[in-house]
Amino acid sequence: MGNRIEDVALAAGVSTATVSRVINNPGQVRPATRARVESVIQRLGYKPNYFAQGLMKGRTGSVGILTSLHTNPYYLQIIDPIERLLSQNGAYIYLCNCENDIDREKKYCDELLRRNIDALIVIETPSLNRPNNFYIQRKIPCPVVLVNQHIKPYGDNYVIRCEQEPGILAVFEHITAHDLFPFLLFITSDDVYSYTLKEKLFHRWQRKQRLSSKDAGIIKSSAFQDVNDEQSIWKTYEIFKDILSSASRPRAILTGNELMALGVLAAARDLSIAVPGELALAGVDNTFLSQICCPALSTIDLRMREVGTLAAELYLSIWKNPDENRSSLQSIPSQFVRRATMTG
Amino acid sequence: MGNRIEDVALAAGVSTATVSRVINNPGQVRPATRARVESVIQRLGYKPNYFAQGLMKGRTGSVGILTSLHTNPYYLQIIDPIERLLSQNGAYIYLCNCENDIDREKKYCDELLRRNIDALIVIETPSLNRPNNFYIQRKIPCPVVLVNQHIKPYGDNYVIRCEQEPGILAVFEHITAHDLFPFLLFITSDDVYSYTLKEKLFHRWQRKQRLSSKDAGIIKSSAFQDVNDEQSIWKTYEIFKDILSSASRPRAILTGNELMALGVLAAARDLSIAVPGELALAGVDNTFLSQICCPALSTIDLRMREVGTLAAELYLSIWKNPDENRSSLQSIPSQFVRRATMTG
DNA sequence: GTGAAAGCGCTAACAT
DNA sequence: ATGTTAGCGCTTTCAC
Repeated sequence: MGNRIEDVALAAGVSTATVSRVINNPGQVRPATRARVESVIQRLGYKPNYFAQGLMKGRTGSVGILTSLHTNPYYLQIIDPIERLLSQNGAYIYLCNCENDIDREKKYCDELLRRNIDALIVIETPSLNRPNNFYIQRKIPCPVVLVNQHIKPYGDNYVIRCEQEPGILAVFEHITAHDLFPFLLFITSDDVYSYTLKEKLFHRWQRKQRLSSKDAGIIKSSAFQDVNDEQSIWKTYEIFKDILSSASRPRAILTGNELMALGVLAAARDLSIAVPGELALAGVDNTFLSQICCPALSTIDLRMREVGTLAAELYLSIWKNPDENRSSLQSIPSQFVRRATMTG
Repeated sequence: MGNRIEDVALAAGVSTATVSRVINNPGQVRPATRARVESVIQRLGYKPNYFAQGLMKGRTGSVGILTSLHTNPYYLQIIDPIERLLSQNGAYIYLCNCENDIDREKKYCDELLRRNIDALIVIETPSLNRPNNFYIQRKIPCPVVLVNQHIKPYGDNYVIRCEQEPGILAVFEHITAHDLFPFLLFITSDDVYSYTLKEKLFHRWQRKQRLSSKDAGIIKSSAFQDVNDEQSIWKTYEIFKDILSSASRPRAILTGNELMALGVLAAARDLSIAVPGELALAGVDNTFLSQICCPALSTIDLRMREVGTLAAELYLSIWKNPDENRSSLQSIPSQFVRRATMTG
C-alpha cells in the first residue's frame, strides 16, 4: 500500500531499475541483490502500481469475457473453468453480459480494449455467428477466442467450438428409428445460429426421410425476448399448454435449449401427458438441470466445461509461448445423451 | 485507437488541459470551445488511455465482486442485476470466485485493490461471517458492500442482507402446525453462517416445543467440499438414499440450500417415497430450480435479485452523492414460499 | 476560460 | 550487473 518502487529501491540500497528488473525479468540481477530486494518487497508489502505498470507494459493480467448469462446455468459451465484456470495464473476476468444486444456487445468490447485486456473471450454473443461480425472485420489488438463461432472465416482469431451436428443428427436418427412421429422442433424465430442450424438439419432430414409436414414440423416462436432468461421456461410452458392440448399433438419434441425443454416438461405434466410414454422429449445443453427434472431429460451435451478449459489453456499457451504455432480452430463433437424422456 | 489527448488538442486548436477539462469537468469550458473539442473527439474516436487516467484520477469505473459461483444459480440471481445496473452506468465488473478458500479470497481482494476498484462487493465469501474478518479489520480504501454479513460489527462498511430468521421460523412453525414429525435439518458441518444459524434456531425451537431428539434432529454432513457445486446434489442424494431407507426416516426435512433439497427429492423419488404425502421437504434460496423440480419445492426466498439491486444502487448513490448520509445497514426479511413439497 | 508545465509510478533504453 | 534518465498519456496546479 502506498509504497512506491523508489521506497523499495531506497530501502534495498539499489536503483529503481534494479527493483523493476527483480519484479519483471528472470535473471538479469545478481542472486544476492535479488534476494535483498525481494525481502524488502516482502517486508514493505510492496505491489507495483497497476496503472503505472499498464502504461509501460503490454500485459495487464486482465481477460474480458463477453457473453450472456442471466439465470442460464449453461454459461456457468464454461465461465467456471475459465475463471479457475486464469485466476491460478494471475489473470483476472471482466465479466460482461451482452444479452441480446449487439450495441451493448460493441460498447463492452470497446471498453475492454481500452483496458488493454490480454485476451478477449467471446462466448455465443449476439453478433458472433453473423457474417462479417466485427471480430472478423476489425483488427483487435489482442488474441481473440471465439467460442462457438461456426461461420467462416474466423480471420486472425482463434475459434473453439462444439459442433452441433453430431448431437442433433443423433436425435433425428433416434426419432426415425423409434418411429416417434409426429415430431416437432421448437426454436425461436430469432437469428440464433444454433437454432438456424437445427432448422437446416431438420429440413435435410425431412427431405431424406420423405417426411410430410404432418409428420415433422417446426415452430419458431417470437415470444422470447431472451432465451437465456428463466422466463423462457414459463413462456414455453404457456405455448405448449396449447400445443399439447390439440388433437394432433406431437409424439416427440426437440427444443432449442434446456430451459425450453423444462417448459415443455412442465406443460406435459400439468396436462397429464406421460413422458416418455405419450411424448418423447429432448433438449440441448446438458446442464445439471436435465438431471434434476423428472423424468430426467434427454439432451445434447455441448461439452461446455471442456470448451471453457480449452479456451483458458489457449490463453495460457499464447502468453507462455508466444511464438508457438497454434491451430486457429479447435473443435469437439456434441453428443446425444439419452435419458428417461426418450425410450431407447 | 492510438489517439492521444495531444492529437485532439492539436486538431481542435486548444491545449491538452482544455481537452481534459472537456472530458472530466462539467462547466469550466466555454460552450463553443467545448463543442469544438467534442466534435474532434467524436471524429477521431478518441478514448482516454485507461492507465494514464488511472494514474491521476481516483475513479476507475471498475467494481470487484467477490463471491462463489460454480453451477449454483443462486449467485446469478444477485450478480445479474448488479452487472446490469453497473454497466449501464459505465462501471465494469471483475468477477472473482473465492470458492471455499479464504486465502484465495484475500489474494483476490488484494489484487482488486491494486487495480483501484471503485467499490468492492462481497457476497457470502468464506471469511464473511467470521468474527474479525479482514473487511472489518483492514482499512480498505474504497466503499465495501458486504452482502449477507450477519455478524456485527460491520465497521465502516455497508451491509446489505436478507434476514434468514423469518423464513426459517416460518418453516419450523409450519412443521409444528401440521405435526410433520420426525423432522430433520440437513446442513454441513462447515462453519457457514447460514447453516449455523439454522442450527441455532432449530435448537431454540426444539426447546420451546419440547421436542425430543427423536422428533427433531440435525444431520451435519462433512461430505461436501463445496455446497455450491452441482455435485452437492448427488452427494446429498447418496446420503439420503440411506437415511430415507431406514425405518425411522423423517416425515419432514429442511436442507441448507436448494441443491441439497434437490438431492433429497431425487432420493425420495428413487425410493418411491411420496412427496409431500410421506415426506415434506423445504429448501432455501428460491431460485428457479425450486419450480422446475417435481413436485415443486417449498423454499425460503432469500430475495437475492432485490439484494443485488440494492447493492448496485448503493454503489451508484455513493458515487453520485458522495456526501449524502447513508445507513450502513439495509435489511430485508426472507420469506417462506410454500409449494407442492409441503401440504398446507 | 485557457495554456504551460509538473508530476502520477513505472519500464526500458542507454550508459557505465 | 547495476544506475541514470527519458518518457508512457493523462490530470491538475498555477499562471495568465
